[in-house]
Amino acid sequence: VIDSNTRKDRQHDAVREEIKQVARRQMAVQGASNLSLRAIAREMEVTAPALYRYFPTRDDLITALIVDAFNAHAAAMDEAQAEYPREAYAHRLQAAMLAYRRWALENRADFELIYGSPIPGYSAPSEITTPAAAQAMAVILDILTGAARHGRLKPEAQIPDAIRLYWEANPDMRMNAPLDLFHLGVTGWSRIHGVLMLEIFEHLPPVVGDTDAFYRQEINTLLASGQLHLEDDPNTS
Amino acid sequence: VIDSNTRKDRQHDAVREEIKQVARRQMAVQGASNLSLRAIAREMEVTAPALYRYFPTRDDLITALIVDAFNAHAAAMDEAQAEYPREAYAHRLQAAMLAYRRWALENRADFELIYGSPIPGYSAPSEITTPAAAQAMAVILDILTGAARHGRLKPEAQIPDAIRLYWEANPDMRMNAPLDLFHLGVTGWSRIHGVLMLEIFEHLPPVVGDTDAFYRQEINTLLASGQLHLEDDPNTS
DNA sequence: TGTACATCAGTGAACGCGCGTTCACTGATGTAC
DNA sequence: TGTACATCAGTGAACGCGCGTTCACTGATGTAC
Repeated sequence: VIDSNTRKDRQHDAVREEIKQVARRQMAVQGASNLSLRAIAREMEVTAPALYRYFPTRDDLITALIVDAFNAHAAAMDEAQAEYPREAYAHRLQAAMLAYRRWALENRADFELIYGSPIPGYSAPSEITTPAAAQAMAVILDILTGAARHGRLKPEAQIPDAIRLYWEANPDMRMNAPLDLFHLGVTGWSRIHGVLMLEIFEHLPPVVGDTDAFYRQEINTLLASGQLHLEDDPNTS
Repeated sequence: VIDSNTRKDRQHDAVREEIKQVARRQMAVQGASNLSLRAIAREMEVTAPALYRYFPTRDDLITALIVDAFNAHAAAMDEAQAEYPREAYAHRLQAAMLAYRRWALENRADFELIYGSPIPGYSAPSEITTPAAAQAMAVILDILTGAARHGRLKPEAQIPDAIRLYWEANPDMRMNAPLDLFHLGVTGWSRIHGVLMLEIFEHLPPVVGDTDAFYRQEINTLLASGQLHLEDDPNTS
């Protein structure tokens, strides 16, 4: 009884995954906002109503894709970071930030889905979407707090009062990081994000040519602004 | 003869403007990627084919909207900057960058049109679009070069070789600015752009609360990184 | 001042295509006795 | 081992809607003589 139930369930889940996979491939071609159930069904050689066995609505499929994308993005950052020893804070931070971009370039459609223009007519259920989105920042903040605890990090930015007040009032948003690290983390995030967005939508490449070099330089500046230097890391060989 | 010709032309141009105006209003409601000729015609109480007297194709309308948006964005920056005396370089730079965001927030649809996800199925003719896009950077670079000429600016960033090489090889891209100023300008652009993109697509507000304060702080940091201080400006009262 | 003519904005019907979702249904699979 | 039954993936037709673009046309305006 149990066996066949789980067998059926596994089959069901596998088709769900296949649908998402096809959807991702199609988004890559036609853009995220053109995601179409009928087109997915066509590619799977199945009629459109069949998909309703797996997703009650187009919006539910989109939500699933968004959550997957946030998870995969954060996972890519975490894995890249984990390749260095725990004490190599500068390298870990650099690796996480490089992975932020690498994943985006390798999964453009998914990245646009979560960080580009919202899909018209779709509105994400924020109670599902917000926690998924928070993971990337969590990876960064984890490294920053570790570095600070070991005296490796000296952030020196001024922090506006309004930011401080919001931080004090929203304990769930700060992810156990003290204000200065939190602010440094968000600053870093917005900076690499800016470069990446300009790159992905083709505004930056004609201006600087080598966007990879530009991105890496921005990471270096960021590390330096926290007095966190790659050379200070323990031997990473 | 001439009189009536120009009268007709003026009428024609006025309708063209009205079409674009309605298009902008609709983009604001439904998102830029849902721009529809039929919907515009409906709102203008006219049949859809009538619009073909004014734009040969939907894509031409989009291109016109994009060019208008780039022009208006740069104009907003330029006007804001022009409210300060020529020697108040720090204030001028700050004003231009604040206008970058203000215009975006006040004209979200237009901003998304030029800096958000591309409209599926549409591809911009870059020979028209690129010069229009370059104006914003030109405003920034003009202020930077003025400040540098008066010894007010000391950029100290390291510049990757790849960026230098591209700059040397593409004189049309650098807009008469020396490499260090050019690099500083692009860096500033990408930073404020990052904050703005995260804000506009609702990723930043839940994290920092007051995005305006965050944005201003990032501008301050930027000015400081060029040793350009508001207090050094001549009396601006 | 009055008539013939050109211009061109706008119409209405049509083409051929897309979409999400519903509904009653078939037919295979696997379960329970 | 064999039969009755439940489950549920997938079908096919339909609903009601959207879209960009074309085409032959009407009808008003203003020009030229």
